[in-house]
Amino acid sequence: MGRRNDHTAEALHAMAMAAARRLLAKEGLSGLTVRRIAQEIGYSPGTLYNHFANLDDLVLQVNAETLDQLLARLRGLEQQGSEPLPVLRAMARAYIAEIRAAPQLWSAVFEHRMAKGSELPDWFPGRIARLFEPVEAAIGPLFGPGCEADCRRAARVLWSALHGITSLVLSQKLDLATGLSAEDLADDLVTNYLAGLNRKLTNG
Amino acid sequence: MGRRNDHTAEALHAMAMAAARRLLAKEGLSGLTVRRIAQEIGYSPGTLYNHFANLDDLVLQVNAETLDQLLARLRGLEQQGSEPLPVLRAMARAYIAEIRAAPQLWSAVFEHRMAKGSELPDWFPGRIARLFEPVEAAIGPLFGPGCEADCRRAARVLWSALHGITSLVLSQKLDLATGLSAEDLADDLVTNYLAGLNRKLTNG
DNA sequence: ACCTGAACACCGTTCAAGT
DNA sequence: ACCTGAACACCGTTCAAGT
Repeated sequence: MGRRNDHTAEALHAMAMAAARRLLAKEGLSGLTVRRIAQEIGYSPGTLYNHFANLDDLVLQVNAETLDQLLARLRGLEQQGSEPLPVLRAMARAYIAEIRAAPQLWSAVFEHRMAKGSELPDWFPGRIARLFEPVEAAIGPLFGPGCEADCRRAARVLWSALHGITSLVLSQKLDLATGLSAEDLADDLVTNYLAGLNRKLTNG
Repeated sequence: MGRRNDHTAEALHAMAMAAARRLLAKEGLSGLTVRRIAQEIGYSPGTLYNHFANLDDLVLQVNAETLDQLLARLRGLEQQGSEPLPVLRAMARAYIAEIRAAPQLWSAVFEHRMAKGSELPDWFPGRIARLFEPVEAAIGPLFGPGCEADCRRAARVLWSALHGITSLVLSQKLDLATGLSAEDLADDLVTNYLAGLNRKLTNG
């Protein structure tokens, strides 16, 4: 048939991303296929390969947007106060709130793996790493000068730990005995981990 | 064609599980297919449906074995001492060691999701929940009588948090800046979380 | 330069037909 | 009672052919 020129490359890219996000939200990662995205935007499957490297590429771009939305929210909280504990608690709450607002999109972030032969592209780990920046900034006041390495580690421990809680709650693999919510567990984690850091810093 | 009777039902079940574990270890979850398992054990694909509900069922049974192996190791550590901190540190190390020994099997535990329409079967969450028991036993001494709910929560927070660290390290989504290992992060988590619990219990 | 649609090499699952 | 192999309804990806 040949080119149609109904849409610019940018418009087609955006349409595909929007359709993918819509399918993902409704059907989950296993319901997101090249053929269905193509159908939704009124193009043939092959066309998507003119605009994305492959399905993994498309999913990663959608996931990056999901991560970026949380990042924006965390950056907003970063400036709010200088007390680490309430700021970090708020960041944990924001993370959980984002997940509750779009559980299927976040499941996709957690569940997606590259197809058999391929590696995660270079640009993606950086998008995740950005999330540590606000956390590091918020936890910073607990550490004195010259303790940057400790601060970096603490931010990574705390955020990874929080990720563990949210991902188990999300996948319902955590038996939430009598009235425990993700928020309760996250509060407990942040509170006690920070208390532990404080104690160590005070004693040492 | 008809029945062959080359193997008993039990033998065939075991052969399929072994083949699945072997394929999983070598190729990962995306390389594990009904057709390949069938080929490996010298039966037709349809035969596997006489012995397993479907591929999800088979994967879950393999995953349960992976979980059970860690459980056995944790139970061994449980009896070793009564000081919570060293026991819990050892448990965290054991978890990481199991993952390092069989990263593809553990990836399968973390990555597997049920096919579109189906729910996780009843028996599976219980297999995960068992892992909390040794953790709860180890952390117990920190809590006084009447604080069982706090102890339960702490065990779940700590283990979920540890899971977050190991799963991010495993999927290489954690940028391990200059020489941070999963062991380092886990030690930091356990140490500071327990210190925080202690402080709260001491102060309150 | 871009799009189509058929083709290729796969999937999980089902089931009539055989023994 | 159990196994086979073809069939069904899908996949992601490629690419010659068209405009």
